[in-house]
Amino acid sequence: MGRWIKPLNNPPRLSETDLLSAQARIVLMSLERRYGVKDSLWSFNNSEICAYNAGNCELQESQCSLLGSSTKVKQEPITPIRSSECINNQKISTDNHDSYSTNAYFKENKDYHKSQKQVMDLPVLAPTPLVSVTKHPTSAAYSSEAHIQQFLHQHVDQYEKRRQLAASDVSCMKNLSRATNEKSEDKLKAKIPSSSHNAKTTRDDQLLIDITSLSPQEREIISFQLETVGEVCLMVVYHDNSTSANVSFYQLNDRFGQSAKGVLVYAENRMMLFPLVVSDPSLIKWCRYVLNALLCKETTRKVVVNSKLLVKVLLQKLNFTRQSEVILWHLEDPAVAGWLLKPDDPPCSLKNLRKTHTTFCGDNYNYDRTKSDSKFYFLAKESLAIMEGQRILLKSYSLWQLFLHVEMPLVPVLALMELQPIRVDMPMLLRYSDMLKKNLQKLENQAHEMAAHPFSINSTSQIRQVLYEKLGLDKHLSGGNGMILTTSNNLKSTSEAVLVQMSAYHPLPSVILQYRQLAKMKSTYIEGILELVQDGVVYTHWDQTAAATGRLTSCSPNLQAVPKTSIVIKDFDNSIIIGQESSEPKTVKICAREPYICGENNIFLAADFQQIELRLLAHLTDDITLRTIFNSLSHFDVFIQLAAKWYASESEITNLEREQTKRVVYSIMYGVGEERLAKYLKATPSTAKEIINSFLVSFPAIQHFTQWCVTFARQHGYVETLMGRKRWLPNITHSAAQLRSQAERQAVNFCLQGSAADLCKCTMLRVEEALYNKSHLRARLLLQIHDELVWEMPSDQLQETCEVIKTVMEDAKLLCCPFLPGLKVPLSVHLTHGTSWARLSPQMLRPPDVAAFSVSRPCST
DNA sequence: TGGTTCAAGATAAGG
DNA sequence: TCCTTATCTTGA
Repeated sequence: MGRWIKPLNNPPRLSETDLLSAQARIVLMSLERRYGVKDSLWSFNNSEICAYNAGNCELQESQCSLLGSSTKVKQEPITPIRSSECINNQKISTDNHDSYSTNAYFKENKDYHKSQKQVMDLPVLAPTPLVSVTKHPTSAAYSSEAHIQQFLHQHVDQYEKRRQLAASDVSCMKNLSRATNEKSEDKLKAKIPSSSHNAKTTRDDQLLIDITSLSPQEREIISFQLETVGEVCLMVVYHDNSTSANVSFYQLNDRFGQSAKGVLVYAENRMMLFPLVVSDPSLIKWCRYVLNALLCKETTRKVVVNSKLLVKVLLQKLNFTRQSEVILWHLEDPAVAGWLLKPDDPPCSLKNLRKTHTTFCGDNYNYDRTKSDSKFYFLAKESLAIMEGQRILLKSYSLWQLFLHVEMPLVPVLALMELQPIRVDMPMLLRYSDMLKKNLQKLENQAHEMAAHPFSINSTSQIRQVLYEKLGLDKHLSGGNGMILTTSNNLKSTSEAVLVQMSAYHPLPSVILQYRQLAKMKSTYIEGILELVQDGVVYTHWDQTAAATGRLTSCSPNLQAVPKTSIVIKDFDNSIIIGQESSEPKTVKICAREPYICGENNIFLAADFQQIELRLLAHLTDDITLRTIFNSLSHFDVFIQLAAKWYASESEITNLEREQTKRVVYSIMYGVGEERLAKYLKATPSTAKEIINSFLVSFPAIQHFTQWCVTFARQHGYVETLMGRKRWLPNITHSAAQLRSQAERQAVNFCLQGSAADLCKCTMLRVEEALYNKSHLRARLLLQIHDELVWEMPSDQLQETCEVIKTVMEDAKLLCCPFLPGLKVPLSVHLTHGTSWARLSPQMLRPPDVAAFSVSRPCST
């Protein structure tokens, strides 16, 4: 597999027939993909094409005609390969645990035994095979052949699409080949080193082939060669000869802005530099075609460190007209793999990965660091070696499917999201900033008056002095609940909870609270955004590998944390707003989401999963009461239903009872203490305890579930989600009760939050696929806020897009594929739309059946 | 003395 | 001694 084809070592004279063979090859390769046949070898001999090991693939008349009339096809079936044996050319392991290969790997890795810290260098291998615990619903051992077949079937459309794409580009290649220059062959011979050369000769100056220096025909040979290669490594090369592969993973966002020189493709001891900035449009077109073909090709492993960056650079520099094509790119990123293997302490650079995930070492590092091409060479070699080691680990921990079918396909989706401009209303931001500034000044002056002297209101230590030493407000607190202390220094806390309590005795705490609220709003959500706005738009960044639970995070700016609710400023002095005539004080509202607006003729659409973690709890615990609530067709508020069950009352549930139920449910789900719950509910700890107990009696499966999570974690050292994501919790058996119980809560939390994260990531993939398949729809995914997705689209496509999105998002079977057959409870999605992020109103779908909508439906949540 | 870096505390989000 | 994040400010 992956050998360079024969003509390379001794390049023959290229004839028209050879080039036709190249076109034929594209068609045959696509057939290979179509039928899921792997390891096919094709040989070219003048006008004859031989296909070995082509299995049961049959050439249709129409496909033969594409090969050219002078081409004969000889088919020699050897062993048919069942398509179920491979997805993306990876055999799916039905064993959950390959102990031999893992242990063999660990024996070679000296770092393995220093793993007793809170954050281990390498996960501890489960003492027993996972199979023994697959009875529990969180197990991701679902991979029956029938199911994989179904998965393949659903993706046949995509293969078909790609086939057509390849065929349409044959004509483009044909035109290029006309420009053949016979003299170029000798030049090529000199430029392209032979694959039989050993490592020593590959370090010479010819190691790197610059695509711009090649003739069109020579380029054809390159593209020809890339078709057969089994494994490549790609990286972005910048003008200063640094690469995207060896920067610290934290610097990635900075790197993107720098000028990229080209994309380096390493394959079988050779490297090619594809230019990104050239004046020749046909060369750019050619690069786009060849790289796209390579990245779509499922039989080639594409190892890319920091893959999102590469996808972004390619998208921008090569002008992909059909941008969403990139959702078909399937890469392998050692940085993402490293995070899946060590979610609590992910590797922060390639150097870091090198230590734990590879045996590639020794004299390989003795290269000439002053020569950039030998640096590229070893970076690529190293990336491939690291990925190889990680592949073994991922498979032995049953993380491979998650990596292959969720995390890596998500990379292009995130790259697209990062390139989407989000429009902001600059004048509104400036107006808000001004309003907040004036009001903050007013509050600060008030605080100074109350303290009888000026102090820095932002400083916690100075607030501590004023409140406790000067005003002595802590004496009111020492009675019942005792003083809350800060976590590390045991200082008296000035947190919100404490200030709220003290506000009953003195006006200063509430002024401080109000100041903090406005200050946070101003610095983070107004001025913080203003700094990042360019040309009226803002771009956010998505980090796939930041959260141990598998959630996505957003930064610079963090749009996941923009407050939903607006803050109210009472007695606001209107005269300070520029252009306002009235000087009457009044109440104003500031909503941080208000300045995010959509483009002209566009509209935002938000799709929100309803109570996703609660539904997952129902699925995972298999609790009959919870399942009945979610499965019933009634659209009544779920918390009211829960409260009704809990209080065992037929009468109407009050709002207070509903709120209590909601709090109790989430608190108990995540293992809250009695005292904390008592504070939430403003009740005594003993009452809180009663509430917890009575809830657990009503829903015994929940307690069973939390206990199960803890037991599982103790037995195996880790817990896992719906789709097999794992988190190692070494403290679960710690002798210190505090650390142990923290790990226990983390175990429960991870099972639910992590499963929800899995499901939301799959949702993004399936929705983007569905939208891609309806090519006339122009919805662009802008945001993911854990359980909510936000798109921007032309207003006239709202209805149709809503239907597509809702259908996909409520199809649990599709979302869970190929990990599990579906969920035991239905998923419910709430759609809203509007022209500002702050004001989104419910979207009513066209009623499929009028009768179904004639029943009045109370609103949920 | 002025600038940088880092940890801690507080507060926003999501469930 | 609910969990998971990002960001900002202070103060050493």
